[in-house]
Amino acid sequence: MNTGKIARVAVSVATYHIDKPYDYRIPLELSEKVLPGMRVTVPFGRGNSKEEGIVLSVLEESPREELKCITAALDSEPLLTMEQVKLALWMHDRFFCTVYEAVRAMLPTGVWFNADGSRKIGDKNEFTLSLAVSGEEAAAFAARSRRSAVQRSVIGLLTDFGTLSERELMQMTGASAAVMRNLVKAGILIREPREVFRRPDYGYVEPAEALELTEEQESAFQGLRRQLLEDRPQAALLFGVTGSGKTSVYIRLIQEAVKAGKGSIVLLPEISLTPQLVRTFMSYFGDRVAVLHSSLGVGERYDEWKRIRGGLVDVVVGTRSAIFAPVPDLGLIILDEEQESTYKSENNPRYHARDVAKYLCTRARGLLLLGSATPSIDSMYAAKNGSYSLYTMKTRYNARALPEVFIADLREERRGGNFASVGSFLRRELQENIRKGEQSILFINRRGSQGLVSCAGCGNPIQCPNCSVSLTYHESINRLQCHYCGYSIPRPRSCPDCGGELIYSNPGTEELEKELGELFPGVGLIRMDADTVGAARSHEAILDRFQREKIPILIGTQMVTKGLNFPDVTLVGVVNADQSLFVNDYRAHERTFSLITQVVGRSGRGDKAGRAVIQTLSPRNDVIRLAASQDYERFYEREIELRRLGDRPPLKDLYRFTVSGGDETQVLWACKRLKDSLDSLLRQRPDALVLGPAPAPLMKFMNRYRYLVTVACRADAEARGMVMSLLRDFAADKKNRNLTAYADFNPLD
DNA sequence: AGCACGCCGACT
DNA sequence: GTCGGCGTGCTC
Repeated sequence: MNTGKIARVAVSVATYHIDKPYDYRIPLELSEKVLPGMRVTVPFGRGNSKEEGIVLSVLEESPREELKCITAALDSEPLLTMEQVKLALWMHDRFFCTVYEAVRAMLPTGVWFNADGSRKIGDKNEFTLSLAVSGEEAAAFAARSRRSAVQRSVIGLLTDFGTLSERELMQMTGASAAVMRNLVKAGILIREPREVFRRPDYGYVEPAEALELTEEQESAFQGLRRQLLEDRPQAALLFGVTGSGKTSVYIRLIQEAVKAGKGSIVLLPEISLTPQLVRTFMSYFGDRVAVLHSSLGVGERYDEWKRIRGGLVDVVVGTRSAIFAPVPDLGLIILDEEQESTYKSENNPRYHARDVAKYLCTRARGLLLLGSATPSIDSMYAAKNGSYSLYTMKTRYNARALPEVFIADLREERRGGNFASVGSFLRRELQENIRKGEQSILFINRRGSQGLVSCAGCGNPIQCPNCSVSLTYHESINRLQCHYCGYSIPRPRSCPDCGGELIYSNPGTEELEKELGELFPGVGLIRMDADTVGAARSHEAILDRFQREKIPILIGTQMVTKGLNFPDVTLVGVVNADQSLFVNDYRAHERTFSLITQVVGRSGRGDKAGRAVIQTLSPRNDVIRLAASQDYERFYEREIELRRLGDRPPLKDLYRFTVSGGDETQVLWACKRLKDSLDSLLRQRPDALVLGPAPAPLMKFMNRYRYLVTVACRADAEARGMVMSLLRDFAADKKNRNLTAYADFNPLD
């Protein structure tokens, strides 16, 4: 037998169906240096191309005779602990991703940079472009004769957006890499690896006084504290209405974890929207807080990661991927607003942070706490059947009453030919607030087809040539843009097909702003959406202005629903409550209920009583009515019954296959074969139900057709094994050439 | 997915 | 004879 140790390696280039541990011999000179959790380079495939991999374990011998040798160790010490390696393997089983995809999600991108922070080893192609000169100079350059149209549109877009990734820019303008190269050479553009963000500066934060809890908070805290100190705590759900002070309970609990020598992770749905919340944590834990989110620079992220690993922090506050923070002695994980869909990743690995948190807490014997004002149906179900413990807080802070909610029926006005976004009821209420000098917030639901441009002649909406969606009109850049692939065209004067007149329906925030400007001339308006908060932290500047200058009306999308706390806001309007209700998706009701509850909760947070107006075309709809009366219990009872009837989570779990390819009939045939295999494999399982093929929510995307086949059944090892082997078979089947398939566990849409 | 190996058609 | 077409199968 050969001497020398063997490393079991997960290779980065292995695609899902060939992803398995590969054994390599550790050469003598590396024998001390190669340890589990380290990245190495190995020869792979016929061509022995040098590829990156991660060492899963080190063995004395391998069942295989002929082994290749590890070429180099990329790290001087392991990047992943044994626990994290186990987690990566678990994710491979659970979420149908490759082991290396899981590893990539767990490590900060900084580990793929050299010490000077410049050159990347791993991924390619992430470059950003921005203007190297002022907007005027760039415009002057573009205006010079003999400048091509693509160059002009590249410069125009960068003037509007500041910074864009090269890939995006090429898609939007059709410019080639050569065009970019020339502009960089001419000194007009700067091309940089990855995106550069300024370090988020939370400023000096005053240390906070000791917390005083209300009676209700105290009783929830005491119960949770008891659980925290148990050996194997059950997960807990904290159901607290908006304004009941869940954060105070979190902070007391983290303090208890610190006392017990344990670290904590707090996940928030969208950290850049809640800097106040981050500051609150800092005021209690000072520099023992680490913050992890997407707008952190690579270097900062890496530094925070190292601080966490080194045991220099007690609590990590972050978004979804912060669940992978390498906290040494984990005792507590909190998911705030646990119903939010941002906790589910839409790319590989398609994990839900809640599932990962549950796994981690079970392994580390820590406490998992889910907090929400409108718990997901899944979590409330678990609480009701006893798998989670439940704590309820019903009183708003300072015992403020919930705002009075009115449902405004828009049907009459629509029948009368009035298509204004703001109906007469809401208009009167706004008028009233302006008169009294109080502030109002208008929420516009973006889900659905806002900004739709269609032709009055042929009646067709203008569509993206690559995706099955209509283009949306963006006034600020005067272009029609595809919401999905970024394709855009200058605003056409008339219908490209028949030359007919174009009509702009389903207004977005821009149109609403215009309408209000005409309705209330001279009244201050401020708009907050993805377009106006482009730069990091500018949303904070907008909200600051709203409060300081007491601007009468704030118009916004989803962003205005999160955690805002303005005492002078006494009116909230939901402009189009129905928009998200009729999306064909079993979670649409849940999302709409949660959204309306959150928006309504923004009103009347000061001394003055608040009110809310929900505009709808379906005033008798249960979801709208229950949301208006803020009756979560009845909403839950109604919804769980629907889930039961429809075989949906939480009563059944879903495994969903997405098959995509350029040839629609080929995709459909592949789905048919997949469905047939599932049917025959599942004959022995009465709990299973195979659905589809159905078009994906976005049926055509980047010229690829996408169809879904879904299995509803109980989640168990047998079901997972079946999904895994079907994915392997799919990739191996020659009939599926040019097609791809992946599986998603409990998708949210 | 990527890459080498192999077994047929047009070519110097 | 052989250069290269892509169809086929493997990756420690």
